[in-house]
Amino acid sequence: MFRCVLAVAQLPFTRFNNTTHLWCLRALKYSVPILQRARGAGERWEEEHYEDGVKWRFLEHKGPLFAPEYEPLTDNVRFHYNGQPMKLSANAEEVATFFGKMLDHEYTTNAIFRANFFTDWREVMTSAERKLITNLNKCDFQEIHTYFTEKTEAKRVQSKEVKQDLKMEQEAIAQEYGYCTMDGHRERIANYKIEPPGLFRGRGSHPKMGKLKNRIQPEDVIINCSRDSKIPVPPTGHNWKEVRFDNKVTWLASWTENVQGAMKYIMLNPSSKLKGEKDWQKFEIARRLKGCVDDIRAKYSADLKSREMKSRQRAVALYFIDKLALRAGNEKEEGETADTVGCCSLRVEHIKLHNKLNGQACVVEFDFLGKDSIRYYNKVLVKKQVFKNLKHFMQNKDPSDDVFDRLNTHNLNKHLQELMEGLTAKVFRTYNASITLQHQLEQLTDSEGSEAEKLLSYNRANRAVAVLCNHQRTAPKSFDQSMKKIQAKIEAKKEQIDLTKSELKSAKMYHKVKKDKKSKLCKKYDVPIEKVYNKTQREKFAWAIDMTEEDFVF
DNA sequence: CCTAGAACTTAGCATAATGTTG
DNA sequence: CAACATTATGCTAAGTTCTAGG
Repeated sequence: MFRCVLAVAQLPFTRFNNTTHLWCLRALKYSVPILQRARGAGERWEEEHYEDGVKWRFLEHKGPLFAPEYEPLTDNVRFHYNGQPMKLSANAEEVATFFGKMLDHEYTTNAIFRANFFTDWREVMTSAERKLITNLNKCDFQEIHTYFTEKTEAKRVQSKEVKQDLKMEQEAIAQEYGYCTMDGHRERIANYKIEPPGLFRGRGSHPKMGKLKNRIQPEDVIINCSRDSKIPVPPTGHNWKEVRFDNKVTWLASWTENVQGAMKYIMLNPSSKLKGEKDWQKFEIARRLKGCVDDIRAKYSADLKSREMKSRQRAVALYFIDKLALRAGNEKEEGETADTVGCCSLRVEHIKLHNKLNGQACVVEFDFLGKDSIRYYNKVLVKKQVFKNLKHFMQNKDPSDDVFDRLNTHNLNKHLQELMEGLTAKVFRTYNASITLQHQLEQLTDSEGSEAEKLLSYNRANRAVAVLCNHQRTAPKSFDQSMKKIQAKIEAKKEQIDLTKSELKSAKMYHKVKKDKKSKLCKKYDVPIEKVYNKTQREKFAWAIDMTEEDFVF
């Protein structure tokens, strides 16, 4: 801990401010008890935990913060239908503003988005409005759009003092609603604000995009807290849907969202003891996998030749999950969500088999949309037996048929549980990401190198993990332009190669890769922690930072 | 068993905050 | 200091896994 504080203080170009102090205090508060427990003679920290699924003994909070009420537009901001200005009823107007605000977003040109929006919008209209407004193409939201754009701009240019005051107000609200008391600790709540109404922004080609997300009322919300705590008071004139006292769950409040019918929860911040310990446990499971992964690999390699179809399918799936860090791939209800897949749900159309490709034998070409409709494209050299099996699984099937027709995530995970306690498909992602990072760091880092060089190594290692996990984000529209600028910079700075190297890398990193954050190895390589993690990440990994000795290996 | 729904983690996009430059 | 670039944080969608109940 103290070594860590010193590292922060020594740094050039870093402000050692209140935030940093707060972070250190929090780290002390949470990580030291964990540390002591973890190091107790033969004592496992889980044993300190409450019995049998109990998550807490005492929980008190204020209840969630509701979205501000809708403020009707003034008469000078007009909606036009078919060229004619028209005053909408309050409900219809509110929903119109949701669309109007988004006018410069691509969503509003999407046919599905438009159709869903229009259907839901018409439902909140008065019958007179519904009768008149029958074609979205005749709707003109431009004044609404301009109004909100100007409002944002006005906010942007207001004086420092006004901004400061507003910030203070927000902070006061956060102090009141943003924290709870759990077992004697004041803990930050991750999402104390109830999601405001709006238009559903599904990713990829989501069949429900544009649908109206309803305004949540206290009557929709279930509160969870201690029986002996100060029970949250609903807003005046309202009641909670229910108040329950369930200490076997971690959430403080929940409601059912209307677009997908899914539950939404209010839970604690990652910096909390509850979440932090769970996260810790996740890495412990991954480390246990490290100890037996060779056996597990041997087992599924043997299963590749099993007479039983189910075992062979499972073996191939595990091979992919392990080698390529694919997600498990639950089955999804058709038409309810974007069509995305993971390992178990791969279809014949997602895989191409190449007996020979560029001089290599047994190449599998993957092309599918994974989580968040992010494309996974990869050509992989596989074991002969894997290739043979795949060929067999895919024989006489239609493109839309499942490759692994005898397999699902449930029976896969059940099998994994038998191989190692706590093992599930996602543990392989954690394990492979961690081990990749460590190996890359070992390979890339020269302990004699400068700080900049070490940072570069770290970023490269991180990049390798991002590639493994297929973490990416869509390139901003200005990508080409900024890339050109970067190129120009490189030319200009060719003289000072050392400096430029790291700059280029970080510039490229920004565009290509979203950082993965699971390293605990900064201390080991003597890299200042805040060059690598931002405040949020440091808070979340306070425990990990603290635990990391110089000789720490994953 | 099996399955639907509940609970909890992971992840990309939006936006706010901060830094840089002309 | 405005305009642009980059980073940090907020938000919530989209996954995985667990669990309860038939």
